[in-house]
Amino acid sequence: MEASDILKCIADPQRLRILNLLDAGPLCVCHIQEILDAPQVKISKQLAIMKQIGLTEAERQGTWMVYRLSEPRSGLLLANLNCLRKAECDECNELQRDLKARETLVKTLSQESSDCPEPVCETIVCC
Amino acid sequence: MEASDILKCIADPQRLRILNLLDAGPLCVCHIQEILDAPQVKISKQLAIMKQIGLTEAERQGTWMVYRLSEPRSGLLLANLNCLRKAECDECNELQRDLKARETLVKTLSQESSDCPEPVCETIVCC
DNA sequence: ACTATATATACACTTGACGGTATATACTAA
DNA sequence: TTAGTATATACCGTCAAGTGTATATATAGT
Repeated sequence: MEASDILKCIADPQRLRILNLLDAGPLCVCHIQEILDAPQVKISKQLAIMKQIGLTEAERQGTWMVYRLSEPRSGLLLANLNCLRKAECDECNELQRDLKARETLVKTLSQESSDCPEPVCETIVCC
Repeated sequence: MEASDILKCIADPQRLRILNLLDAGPLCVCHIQEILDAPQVKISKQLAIMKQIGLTEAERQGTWMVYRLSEPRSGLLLANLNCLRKAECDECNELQRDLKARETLVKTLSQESSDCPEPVCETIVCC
């Protein structure tokens, strides 16, 4: 994991949003897609990029692919997330909104538990 | 200063090296050029990019242009520098080497003080 | 005014990232 | 086997970013 590769990932607003979400817990592609309101192919490509440099990893659950941050988590990534979550700027507010959207989505999923792969739900004690 | 603009600056290894140097004190273009062993035009362009988004600012001293980090310094930048200076990777070691090279260069300049614009030398109490 | 030094900019070129469409793959259920 | 859902990949066009060469600008010294 080269530092500049990680930084390039973080420097893309959409990838940053995804990493911010995954830091809160694993998610499958379709849910990221829903929160970011972006086409599936875009999310899938971004995840592939991040998986390739080792920032994330994926595990299949039936038809779902559940993505999570690889352990140990990159210090650079955490440092940036911490900094951005505290800060006051458009992008930072968006990160906060995304986290809230994730909460809401996951709560909804917990009611129709068939739509929620275990690793995702475990993180919020629902299914 | 958009967060992603700053991150894009940091994500480029050469710009990161420049920012790392400037964090230790102001420098003029030719000295950055010497430490990074890169052509003048490249350094000049990189500095222009960083100046444009407000990360750095420049002040003319005779024929020299002395660059420094704008105040207040970007929290994102500082967070990344702190993280990278502690870490153990090729790029991180290079940042350390650059800082040492800066020390050496500035000490040399202090002996032939004509080659050293004041704002640079002030930071190391030489001229 | 002329020369030298330091720096910036204009231009052309190349490369790489990104977006979209279509299609392939993996899995599930009937 | 067929159909449906979730995800990945291939292909292609476009556009931004980086590189190098040449040139322009700003200043200082003579």
